[in-house]
Amino acid sequence: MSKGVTPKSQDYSRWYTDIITKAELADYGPVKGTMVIKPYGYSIWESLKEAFDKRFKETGHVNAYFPLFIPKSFLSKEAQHVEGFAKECAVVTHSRLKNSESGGGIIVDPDSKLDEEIIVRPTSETVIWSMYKKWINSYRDLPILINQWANVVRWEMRTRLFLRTSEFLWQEGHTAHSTETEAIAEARKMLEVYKEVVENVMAVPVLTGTKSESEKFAGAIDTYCIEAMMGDKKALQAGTSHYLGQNFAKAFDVKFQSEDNKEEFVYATSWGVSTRLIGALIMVHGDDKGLRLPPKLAPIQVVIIPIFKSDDDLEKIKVFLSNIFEEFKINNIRFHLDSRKKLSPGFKFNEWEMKGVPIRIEVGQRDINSNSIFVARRDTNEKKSVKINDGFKKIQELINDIQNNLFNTAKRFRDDNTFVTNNYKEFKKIVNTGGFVECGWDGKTETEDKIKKETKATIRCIPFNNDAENLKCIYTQESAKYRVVFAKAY
RNA sequence: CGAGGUAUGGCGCAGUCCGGUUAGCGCACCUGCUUUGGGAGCAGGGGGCCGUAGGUUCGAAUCCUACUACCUCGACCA
Repeated sequence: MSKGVTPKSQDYSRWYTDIITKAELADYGPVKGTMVIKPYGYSIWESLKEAFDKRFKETGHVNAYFPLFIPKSFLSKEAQHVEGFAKECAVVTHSRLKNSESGGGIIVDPDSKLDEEIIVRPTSETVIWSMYKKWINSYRDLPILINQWANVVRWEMRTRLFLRTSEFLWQEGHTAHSTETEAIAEARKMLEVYKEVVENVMAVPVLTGTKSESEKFAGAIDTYCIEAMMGDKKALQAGTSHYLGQNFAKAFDVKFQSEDNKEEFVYATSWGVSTRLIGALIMVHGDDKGLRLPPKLAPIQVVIIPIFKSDDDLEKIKVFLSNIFEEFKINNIRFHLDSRKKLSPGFKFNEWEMKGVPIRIEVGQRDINSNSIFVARRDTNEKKSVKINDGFKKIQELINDIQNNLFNTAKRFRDDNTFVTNNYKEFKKIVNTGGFVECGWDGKTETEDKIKKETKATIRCIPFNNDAENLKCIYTQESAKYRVVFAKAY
C-alpha cells in the first residue's frame, strides 16, 4: 500500500476508494457488491444514526423491526412498486444444502424447493402494510408513526462502496394517517428533519424539492428529496421522503372507520436515509490528505500526539495534560491520546489526518517548558501554540469554527458551481464540465428523457416555492411549468 | 447480455513473447538495536499449489485447450 491517496484532480473515483480503504472505513465483502463497514466507518454511522434517531423520537416516532423476508406475492400487489424493484431482488428458493453425491462439495438440495419463493426486502412497504392491515380499524388507531433501522438488499450490477452496494443499512419510516393533509405534512416534516441533520451535523448543504415523475419512488404519489453536490460537481440524492397517498392502503386493503362512521383507505408516507450518506460525507469534505470530519460527527474530535522518548517523558506529558483531559471529559469532548510507541510522530500526524480527526494537539518537552500545547486544525491546516490554560477554551472555539467552516466551504463550492441559464448550448457545456443548472422545464417526461439521452443530466429536484413565471423550457423553449435543477448524478 | 482486458505471498507489480538454477521486487508483517516536533535507519526473518482442470514436453508461471472469477467500456438501474 502506498502512503497517500490518489489526488482528487487525477482520478476522482480512485481518490474516493483510496480514502475509504486507507481511513479504514470499509472493505470489500466476499460476495460481489457487498461491503464490510469497519469499526471506524461504523462509528461514524452510529453517530449519524444517533442524531437521526433522537429527532425521530422527538417528532413522535417509535422504532420497531419487521422481517427481512417478504412473500413474493406481496411485491406484486402494487403495480408501480413491483416494476421499480423487480429487476434487483434477491430471491430465496430453497431451504437446504447437502453434500453432493458426486463428491463435488456442497450443493442446493433440490428437494427443499420452497412452494412460494421468498424475497429479501429491497424496502419494507409491503410487509409493513400487510401488518398495518391487522392493526388499523378506527381513526383512533391513527396515526401510526413507526421507524425501523434495518438492512435491505438490492441486487446491483455496478456497485461503489457506500454509494451503491447490494446490501446496505438504512432507516425507513412508515407512517399511516387518516387524512391526505396530515400525511403530506408528515412527509414534508421528515424531509426537514433530514435537511437539518445533514446540514447541521454532517455540514453538508442540501437542496430540497420534489422529484420529477420519472425520478420518483415506485409507488409514491410524490417524492421529496434532499440533494447535495459532491466534490466533482455531480449530484447525490442524500435522502428521500415519500407521500404514498392511498396506493399501499388500497393494495393491502387497509381501511379505517372515520369519526363520522365512514370507511376510508389510510394515507401513507415512507422516508429513508442510508449509509450512502457516508459517501456524501467523504465526497463533500475530503481532500488529498484524506477524510475531513465535521466535529459533531467525528468519533474522535481531538487527537493528542505526545512527543516522547522514554516512558518517563510520556508520564510527564500525561501529568501536564491531566487538567485539560478532565475538562474534555466533563464537557463530552471526544479525545484520544495516541501513545503508541515505535511509531514516529510524523506517521501519526498523517494517519489521523487520513482519518479526518478535526483537531490535533502535539505535546512534547518543548511545550511543557513553555507551558503550552501545539494545536493543528484539519480543515485549514493552521497550527499554533496555545497556553495550556487557554487550551480548553481554544478547542471549544475550534470545534465550532471547524463545523461552520466545513459547511460554509461546501456551500460556497456548490453556489459557485450552480448556474442559471435558458440556453441549451450553454446548458450542455455546463453539464459537461460539471455543476448544477437551474432552468425552466415544460414538465413533460418526454423532454426530460431527451435531455437525459443527449447530456446524461437528470432533474435532481424541483425546488419548493417554485416560481416559473415568464420562464421558458430549456429544451423546447415553450413556456416552462417548473424551475428545476439539472445535473449529472451518482 | 455485447466488446475488450487481467489472473503470480496481505496489497501493488516484474518474470510469460523466445519453456531450463532455489520465482523476484516494492509496500505491509515479525525480531533486535539505534531513533521519535511531518510517513525513521540498519541488520536479520516469516510468508507462494504462479486462478482451476486437462494437454504438449526430459522439463511449464511461461506453449495449447476448456472452465471460473474479477476489471474497464457499452446496455440496464438509482
